Amino acid sequence: MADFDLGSSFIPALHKPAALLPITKHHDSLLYLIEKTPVTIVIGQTGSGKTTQIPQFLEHAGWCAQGKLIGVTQPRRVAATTVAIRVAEEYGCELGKEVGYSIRFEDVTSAATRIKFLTDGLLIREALVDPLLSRYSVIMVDEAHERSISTDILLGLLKKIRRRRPELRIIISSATLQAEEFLNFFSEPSEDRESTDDKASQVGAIISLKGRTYPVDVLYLESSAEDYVEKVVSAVFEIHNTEPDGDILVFLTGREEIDTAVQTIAERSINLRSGSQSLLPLPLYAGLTTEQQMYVFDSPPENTRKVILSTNIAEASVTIDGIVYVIDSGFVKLRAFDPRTGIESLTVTPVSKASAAQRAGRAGRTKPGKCFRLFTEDTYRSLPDMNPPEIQRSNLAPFILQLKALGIDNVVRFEYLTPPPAELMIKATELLYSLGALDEYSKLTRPLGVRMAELAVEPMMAKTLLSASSFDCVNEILTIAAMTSLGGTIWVQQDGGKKQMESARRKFAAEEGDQLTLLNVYQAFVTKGKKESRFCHENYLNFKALSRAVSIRGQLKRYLERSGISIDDGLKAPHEGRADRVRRCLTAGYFAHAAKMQPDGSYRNVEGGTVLYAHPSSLMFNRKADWVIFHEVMETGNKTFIRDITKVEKSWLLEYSSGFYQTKPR
DNA sequence: TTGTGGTGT
Repeated sequence: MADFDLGSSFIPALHKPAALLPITKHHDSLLYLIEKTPVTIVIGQTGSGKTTQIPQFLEHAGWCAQGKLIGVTQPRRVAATTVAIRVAEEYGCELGKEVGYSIRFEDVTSAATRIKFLTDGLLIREALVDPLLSRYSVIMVDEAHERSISTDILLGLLKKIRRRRPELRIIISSATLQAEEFLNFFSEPSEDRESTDDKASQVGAIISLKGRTYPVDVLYLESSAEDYVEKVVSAVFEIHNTEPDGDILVFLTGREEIDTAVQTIAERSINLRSGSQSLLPLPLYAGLTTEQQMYVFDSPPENTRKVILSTNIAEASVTIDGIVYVIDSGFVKLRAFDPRTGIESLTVTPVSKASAAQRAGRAGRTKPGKCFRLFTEDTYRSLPDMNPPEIQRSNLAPFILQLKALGIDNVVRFEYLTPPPAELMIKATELLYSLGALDEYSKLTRPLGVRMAELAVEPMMAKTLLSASSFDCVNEILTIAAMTSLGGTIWVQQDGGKKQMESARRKFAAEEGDQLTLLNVYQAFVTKGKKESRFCHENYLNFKALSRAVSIRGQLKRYLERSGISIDDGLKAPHEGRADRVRRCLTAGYFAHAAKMQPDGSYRNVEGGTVLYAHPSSLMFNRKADWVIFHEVMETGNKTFIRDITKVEKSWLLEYSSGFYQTKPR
């Protein structure tokens, strides 16, 4: 051992020195490529250090001269914050100084910031104010291979911006499979570009960085399994009885499957030989509260093997250490959107090869691992390379509105990495037209369309909000908008207390429907509940979700005030007739989501072709109504459910839909 | 009789 001079001050290293990361030996070639070529595609495996090191390399190399920023986008908020924290530590600054992050509701940056981590959705928003993103000298789009809608839209914008700002440097982090596709996208000369002589080789380059992971053995079934949940359970016990120490991560498709599997494993593990290691099955899905999710990170009691049964959340969003075995059911639930009916669906689908590889990789993070695929090798070969990107299977109305607000009038000719099907574009445009956000030339209207684009809620809710002052219910609609935008996360079930949750929910019920019930919940939370978590616990409410509603409401309110809409704070508007005004106002935004109850208790949409059912989580489940409007429609299994339902009058539908219904052919 | 995962000046 070397003799250190203990007289000088040594600071213990908080992190593994960057010199040990595989990326260090690429330092020079990376900087050279980025200097020479406008677009660099980085294939960086897990543990390569690309996200933390590349921005620091660039900063040291002088890319932040003249106050310019290095922007690094992430598809998820947590990633933006956690990476920023790490890089600030490595850089040796306080978070928010030279290294910071910005996500909705949290801007931890300052005039000193040089490296900024942010969500890709937020960077698109920044383009509304600064269309050429001129504050940035470099933009790195991380996890681009995940192909979220925001990432895809951002890539299209960057291609456009690059034409006006040749000095801008773009770095795309990708998986191997898609690197060429990204490069080709940026290399193609744009149609309206005059010079055709720029060669692909000058536009971009691909560089591959080795990761630091361990090998994973992949094993297949000899013949296909009938019931993969049952097969999961038997595979867990097989591993437990025959394989050495190490935790197990299982991929299933949803809450119901996971709860069943957890219960079955718990029951059967009672029969394990006494004295042998025991099994601890733990669920993991987004519907759990944060506290419930934290159990998967705790180290198990002595002599216990953890089995984590998870949805896709563990594929990319949540990383758990100590996993040595992965069991892959081979399925995932995917969202799709039918442009003909406007109905979203959630369907169990075979995974792609890319997903299967990502899942397997979760076994090799700390030591060599094994991945058990519950399908045959032949089935594997028949899987698609990747699932269709989100932009091809989503309701595009919010994104078309955003593009229009960014000054992209011709959204059909916008350069998409993968163009969405024409029917999706038409459906979205029709909806925006019927809401008055677009005129007959498909131009954004002023001020309505412009204001709708700036509100961070879906178009139908944006229209409702902007109509609220004429119905004298801005306060109420602000709350309803914030609450519905949370999705179905408001209620939580504690320790099997399903009945108690139901009765807690009834306490807030409004007979007019779910939106007014949500209003009651929020008002109770901020007044009686004093915005405290105790109140939530007593009432089976999700504290995190309600706190978020408070933030969203505040943001929406600030926006309305900025655009000159007066908000009375509930003092001026009479309580009398309040529910009526709210229902009328909701009709003005949601007339396209109207349905009529049939004698058998199901609903039909206006055209009459689609059978809809009130979702069991709705107050209107098993209740009588005539006409209703709803926030959301989704098909799961073989039933189509509507959620967040409010009773309305037929005459209102005609009155507030500005011709939407009269002009429809009967 | 029930929601995969994300995101928004």
